[in-house]
Amino acid sequence: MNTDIKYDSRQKLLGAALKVIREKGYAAMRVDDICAEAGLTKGGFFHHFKGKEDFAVAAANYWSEMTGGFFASAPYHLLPDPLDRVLGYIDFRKAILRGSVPEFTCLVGTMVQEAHATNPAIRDACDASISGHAAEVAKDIAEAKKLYAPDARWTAESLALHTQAVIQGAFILAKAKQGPEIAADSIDHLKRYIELLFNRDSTGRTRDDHRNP
Amino acid sequence: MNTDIKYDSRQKLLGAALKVIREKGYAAMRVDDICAEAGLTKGGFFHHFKGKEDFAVAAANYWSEMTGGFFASAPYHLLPDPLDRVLGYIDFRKAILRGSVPEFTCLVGTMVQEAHATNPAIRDACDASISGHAAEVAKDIAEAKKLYAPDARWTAESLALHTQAVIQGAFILAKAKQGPEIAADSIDHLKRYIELLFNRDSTGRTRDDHRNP
DNA sequence: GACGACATACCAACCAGTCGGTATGTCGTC
DNA sequence: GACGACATACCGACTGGTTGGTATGTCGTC
Repeated sequence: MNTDIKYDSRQKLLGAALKVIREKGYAAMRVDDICAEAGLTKGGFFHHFKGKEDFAVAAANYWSEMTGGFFASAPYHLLPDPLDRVLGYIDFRKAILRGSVPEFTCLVGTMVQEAHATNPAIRDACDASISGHAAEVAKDIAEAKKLYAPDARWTAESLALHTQAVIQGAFILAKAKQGPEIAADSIDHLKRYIELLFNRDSTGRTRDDHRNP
Repeated sequence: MNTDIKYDSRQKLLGAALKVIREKGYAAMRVDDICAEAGLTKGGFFHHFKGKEDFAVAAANYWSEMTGGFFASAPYHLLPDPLDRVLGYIDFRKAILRGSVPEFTCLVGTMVQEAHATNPAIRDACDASISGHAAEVAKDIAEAKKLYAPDARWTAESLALHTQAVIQGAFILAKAKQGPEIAADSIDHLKRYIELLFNRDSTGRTRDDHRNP
């Protein structure tokens, strides 16, 4: 694999996207902003990308790769019990609510809000990113469901997507209120929900009381 | 009170905002789009609003008024039990997921995503709208909490804001997937969470099993 | 020279906002 | 009621700065 990159301009441009799009969204993002952030000029930008939209699609894919790697190396994966892994994922989500609001919020969740009706390529790239991540979370949920709530009426996929809805919504509230506290509260509610769903109390013990949420 | 409006241009412009902003967001919304939708020209627009930003702030306030009235007249308010009213609100939320995606999603949730870092006036207007609505929901939650979960560790305000996070996040997923089904699923999860929180099973009976989620 | 990776200069379309103008409404005076 | 002065509502042409994109130039490598 050719990873010996002599020129890293493309990476710089995509890295710039992570910052600029989360600050301003897609429409307000200017190619000049990206170039300034990357320390390049438009010539370099248009050498690598056909246009602004093409760049945004590539940025969504880049975001997906970066965050995919980040989550794949998170320590909760080492837990043997699948439910512990799910709850570990939620705790991890809460733990990474750090820095300024643009730093902890989601590039694809931001972009899909504005581009959903007017730019199908961007929307689809964002959907792929969100759905791909949810599918990863769904794996542990499915295992936990099999062990602890085999007869529950909800599906692992549905719950996984719900976690993403909560997290994306929490980011909106964090943006409105300019800080992570409100988002952390919502993630606490999500964790409590999952504990209740699996009949696990705060001591970590999973109780059996015959309820089927 | 002088409600005999001879000219309704301002209303038309604000009504146009409800459509255009939900389709394209703030930055991509052009003054010309609004004028076209309202059947007026820029002269008329700039007569009523100082500029694009001023208009967006007014649109957020208008959205807040309109939806405030809409929710105030919803039938779940007639239920005597506060917990029934909370669950009725959730059911109502699910029931109004109709029409095209821009038609059932939120103007202020959309706008705050892009404007949060770059436009404080718009952000604050959006925050006021979201928070004001959550405060209305929190009233019934507080009553229900007092009756059914007085010792719970979460606050009514926190749960109310969580409902908004879920709903906003559900809209993001609906935009990504271009339909209401995914949002309805997430709202089902929210309802289940609230039922679990208040120890209410699906038959409508609130059980007492000494748990304090 | 060919090519890739950029930089710089330039372009044309775009778009928020301006401004002179017309149309309509209001009010006081006769 | 007629009239003039003034205010309000709106129109449409226009402006000028901006922005995505194109054309051309430069440089290093082979």
